[in-house]
Amino acid sequence: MPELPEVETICRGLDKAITGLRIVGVRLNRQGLRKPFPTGMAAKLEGRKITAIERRAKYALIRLEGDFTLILHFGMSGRVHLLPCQAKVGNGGQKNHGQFIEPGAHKCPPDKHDHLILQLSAAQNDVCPILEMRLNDPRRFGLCDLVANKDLPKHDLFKNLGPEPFSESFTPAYLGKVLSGKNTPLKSALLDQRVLAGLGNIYVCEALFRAGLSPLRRAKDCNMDEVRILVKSIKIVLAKAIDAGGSSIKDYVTASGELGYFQNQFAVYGKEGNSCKNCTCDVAKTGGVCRITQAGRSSFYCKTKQH
DNA sequence: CGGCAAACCTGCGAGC
DNA sequence: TGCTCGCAGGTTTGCC
Repeated sequence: MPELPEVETICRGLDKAITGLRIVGVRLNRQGLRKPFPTGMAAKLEGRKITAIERRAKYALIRLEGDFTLILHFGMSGRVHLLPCQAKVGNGGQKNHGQFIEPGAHKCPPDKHDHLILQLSAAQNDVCPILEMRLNDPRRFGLCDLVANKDLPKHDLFKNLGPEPFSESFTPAYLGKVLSGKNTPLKSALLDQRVLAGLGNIYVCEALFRAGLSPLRRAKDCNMDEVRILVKSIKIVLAKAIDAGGSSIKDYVTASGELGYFQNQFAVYGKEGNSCKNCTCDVAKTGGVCRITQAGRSSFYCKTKQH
């Protein structure tokens, strides 16, 4: 589900809500997602304070004291839900370290796809959680790993990633050079996380529309003027999507997880047969936005505006 | 090596 | 109502 803007939205919200809190209860409801959870993950998480939240590509990085990072990836259907957690634990509210407060102690019982649940406390010495963070992922294409910070750069998930779209290294010169060596369609090239980190199917379609470039164009056939426009288009589309709170996830702080707003601003994505954004084409004549399949994924584009 | 299809899963909406 | 089919925003694998 989430591409870069959605993960950025999640991370910004998480940063406000859970940075500074301490993990006082962990539950793993299954062995793993796309990959098995690392051995002993629950015990390693227990007791650690969350020091920061960052994003790399489509990964959320939950920084923990002791120089560890909890890596979350949301695959196609992953979400985070935060719920208040009223500690009603018998014993006059006393709770031991590592004790997990059972479902029913608070209002909202876990969903069957809540695979990882962290209970978080506020104060330094308080073991009673105030907040519960649930990683929910029906399709289980997501991923969760816990690694020492020193091992992060050479981690399999990160070692081959291309530059961040908003970083200084993502320049027309860089993209032009990479594309010039690729015989693949532009659409496939931009989906390749080694070329550029964070774009997914939606935002590739949207960025190509903004740039006026067809998804079918051979990557190496783009001239530098087109590459410059493409770089700018990618940055603008992503920035606008982040401003809108993403396309699919706005507020996971409620249990429901409301939608972001950007899906209302799609220029071409999902609009097969309809007019594109600010359309001046005669839809009756052109058939409107065209949908094709490339590398097994849907591409949406306007034949009139994109070449 | 590069590029593509298939596989990994579940849920949802459309159509019968 | 209930079934089947096609489709879904990601990543990895294996094949040509």
